[in-house]
Amino acid sequence: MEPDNSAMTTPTAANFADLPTRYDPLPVERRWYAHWIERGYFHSTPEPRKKPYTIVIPPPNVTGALHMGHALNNTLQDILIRWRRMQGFEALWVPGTDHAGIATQTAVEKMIHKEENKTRHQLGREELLRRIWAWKEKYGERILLQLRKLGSSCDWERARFTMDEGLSRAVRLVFVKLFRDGLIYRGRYLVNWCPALRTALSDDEVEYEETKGHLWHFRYPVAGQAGRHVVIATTRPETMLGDTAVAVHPEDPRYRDLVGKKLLLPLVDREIPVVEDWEVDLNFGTGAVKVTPAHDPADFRIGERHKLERVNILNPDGIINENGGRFAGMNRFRAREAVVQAMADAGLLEKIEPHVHNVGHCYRTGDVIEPYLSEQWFVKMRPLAEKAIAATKTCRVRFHPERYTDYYFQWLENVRDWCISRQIWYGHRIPIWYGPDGATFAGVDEAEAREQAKRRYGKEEPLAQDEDVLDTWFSSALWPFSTLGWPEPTQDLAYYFPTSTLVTDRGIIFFWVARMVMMSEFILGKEPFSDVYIHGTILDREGRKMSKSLGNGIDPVALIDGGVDENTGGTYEPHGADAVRFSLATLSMEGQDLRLWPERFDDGRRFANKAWNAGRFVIQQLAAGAIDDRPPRSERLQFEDRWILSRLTAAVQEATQALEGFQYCLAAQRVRDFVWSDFCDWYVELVKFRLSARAGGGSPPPEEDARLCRQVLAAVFDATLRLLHPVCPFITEELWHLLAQVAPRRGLEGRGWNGAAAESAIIAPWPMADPALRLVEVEKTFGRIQEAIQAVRRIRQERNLSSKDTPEVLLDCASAAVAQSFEAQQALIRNLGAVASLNIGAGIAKPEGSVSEIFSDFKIFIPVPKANLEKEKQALLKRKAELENGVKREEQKLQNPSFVEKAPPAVVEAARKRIQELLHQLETVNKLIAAGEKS
RNA sequence: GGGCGUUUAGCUCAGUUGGCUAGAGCACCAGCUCGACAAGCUGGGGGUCAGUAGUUCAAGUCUACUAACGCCCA
Repeated sequence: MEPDNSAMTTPTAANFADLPTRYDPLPVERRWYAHWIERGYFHSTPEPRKKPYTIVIPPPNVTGALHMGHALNNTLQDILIRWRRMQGFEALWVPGTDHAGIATQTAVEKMIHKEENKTRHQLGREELLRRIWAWKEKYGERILLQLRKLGSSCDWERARFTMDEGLSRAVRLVFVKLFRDGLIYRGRYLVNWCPALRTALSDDEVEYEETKGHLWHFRYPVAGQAGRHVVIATTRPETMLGDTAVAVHPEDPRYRDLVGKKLLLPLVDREIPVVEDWEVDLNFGTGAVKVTPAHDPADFRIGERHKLERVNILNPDGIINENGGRFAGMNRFRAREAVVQAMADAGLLEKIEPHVHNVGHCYRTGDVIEPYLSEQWFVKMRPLAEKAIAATKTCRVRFHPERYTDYYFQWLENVRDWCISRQIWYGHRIPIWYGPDGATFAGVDEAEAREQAKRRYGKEEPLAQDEDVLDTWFSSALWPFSTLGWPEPTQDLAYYFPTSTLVTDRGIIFFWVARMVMMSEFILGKEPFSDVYIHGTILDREGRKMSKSLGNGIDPVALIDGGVDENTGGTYEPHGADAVRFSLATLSMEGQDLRLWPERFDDGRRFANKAWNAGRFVIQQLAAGAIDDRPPRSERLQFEDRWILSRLTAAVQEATQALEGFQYCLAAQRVRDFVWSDFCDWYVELVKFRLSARAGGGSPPPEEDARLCRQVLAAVFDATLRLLHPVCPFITEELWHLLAQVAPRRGLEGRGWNGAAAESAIIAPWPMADPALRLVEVEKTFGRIQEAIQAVRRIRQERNLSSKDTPEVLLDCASAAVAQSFEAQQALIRNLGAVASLNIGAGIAKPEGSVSEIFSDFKIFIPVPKANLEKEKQALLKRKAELENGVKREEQKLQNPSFVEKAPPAVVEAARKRIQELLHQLETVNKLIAAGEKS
């Protein structure tokens, strides 16, 4: 990202008036990101005097482009890391990418096939790898650049790639350690095979989909008993070519006499035995099952128990091999049809039933997965899973939301061994070498393997390295410590590990999170992170997952920059990263999926503009007049100053608490409410009157109060920017620097006043809540004032008074104390209510021809020239009915003896108070109605 | 088949350990170009809290069952 030097200069005092009324995010974002990088704010080094706070990024695929899921994921991480950095932690966010072996190799292979019409086998291993690396150099960093666009404050100097030398060495070391501890073994088993990729996959890489298929019933003749046959049912007819038995349940009377007899397998003309096995389901199909040990997991087990032959009928590419006889050379789908046809022709097809079953598909290619017999490497999972379970049971790893703990346990408790070898070329080659006699030597490098071989053979013998590479998730599992330098005993590792919080999607809890915990526990004896935050999945308007194939994914970059979204075809206004981040943050309730469409990002854009304009107001006011170089004395603060400081304190407390509780959404919403409602709608509106001559009848405001007011404005806005920074880093940084020009020294007494503000918002301290500033009584009084002002506005509108009419307002208070609180702040009501005269007291009578509203502590009367008496009466009657309802409800409660007896006294007392109050209001309403009728 | 989640205003969602008359944003209606902001301001209307049964003095909130939708596992 190039620094835009022309825009580097922030406006000077001479042109604050020229700040645009519409916030233009793009130049601002470009400028400040470059500035942060230049100043090295994202870079972290171990600092023993500070506590570390570390996040490792879920490494995106190098082949990938930023999608909305990434945008959410990284927005949340950046909120966390910026917040902790401001709190004074030594915050480190490690970025990087994952080599995504299968995805990357497939993408490059496809490209080569398209451009040169060549397969990887024609190119050869080395050439293909050369091409992949070249491709990675050219396009691989795209997603990291996109993360910068989002504002991510990653320590780019520490960016890692799973195929880096250091990380690759870590992979080999872990493999060797697991191997020597007997946790890695090689064997010929049934694995999930993707014929399209011609590689094995792990269980987790298979996605099951309910599919409408058929149950074909075939007749297998009994050998030597002409005319007799056994009917078997199958969902995969082509596999019969590999059948080596038929199994029945030991207690199935239907087939008892056939056990031990032979059947003649049709089409293949092989004699196969009838065996009995407890695993057979009596109720499925006919109760007799064909057994294909080489192509079905259950059959494999039956085959083991009965020492059946395993006949493999498939080539790695899914074509029937020579064992398929006349079907050899057909692909498996054609072979299925051909087998069924042949059986029908032979009169051995009994019937075809519709049948719904689950079919496994490759998570990368979508191809139908075949259980396939092959030689593979496996990790023994049970011992590792136990460590991972223990880490969570002892609360060293906590999930948020908590329910994912069970989800994680469930997988760990039922986990099967992990097939880690892949028959592709791009990835970490398995660090196993074979001797001439087939002996295996595990080594971190070839030299180590050679040494062992020499010991065994007594001399140098040629060794051949295993052709396969490791599952990409094997290297991802090491990410939290391999990125920090393991296996070297680095300072980084000692300082930053275990990391703090992992932020990810539930889709990879098994693939990645569980495996990281297992590997960290196994290698370092420590959990990789203390907290795992699982955010929701991004859905479209209809609730479908956003995906490339559906074309319903909103491109975050297009949304930030504006322009055409290639995924959806939509055209967007430029929103800016802050707006996108803000929208994502406020919309993502803890762990809940979120439905998104372009218009939902308008809220963020509008908010950014609101914040911008609030900033313009503050800055212009501060540019117009000086502020003191010392903090204002707190006893000089006006009522509304105390109020906004109290509200600010509440916002700081609640936002901080929300962040601590992993409730980013509530934190962002809380800040938004403070900025928009408390600060803009009320405080700024009030302050206008103190700062300009148009208030108070045109006489200029006292300069002393205006200075103080500007100072409070500066202090509150300063804290607001800090509060907002983690969610909207760019606009807050821009405003921070503008504010610094007009108020380099700002703040309040007793709140760490030392004059100068931090040089940059990104490193400014997170606001501290000073409980002494939280004034509940002030907020209560202010609440009454708000009620009064809103009532005046309402009446004005309902009675169609012009905005130029300044009514006469009477406030009849329930007590002298309430009257006094209004009296002291009557200017606020006059100003915001646009009131001509204000008469406050306890026991004021309702003037004739006036309208009224009743509140708990006071009543408001406004004489209206042409008061519609009927309308007023209707309003009062409506109010009366409401009050009577309320009274009835409370009375019912209190008349219930068990309520009085069993409910907490405070609740009963509250009900009594409330009924008093309602009755009091009711009395008032009745009087007003009676008075209305007299006049 | 098992597990988890969701169901509250037209839409998207809040609603803490049960306790005042269930909230927000958007949308809608009406009025405002008021010296930060029309990407705005002011005011307003709008809900049988999916259903049924229970526990309780009291249920949107707890329990059981039912229904619909979604996700995961087998």
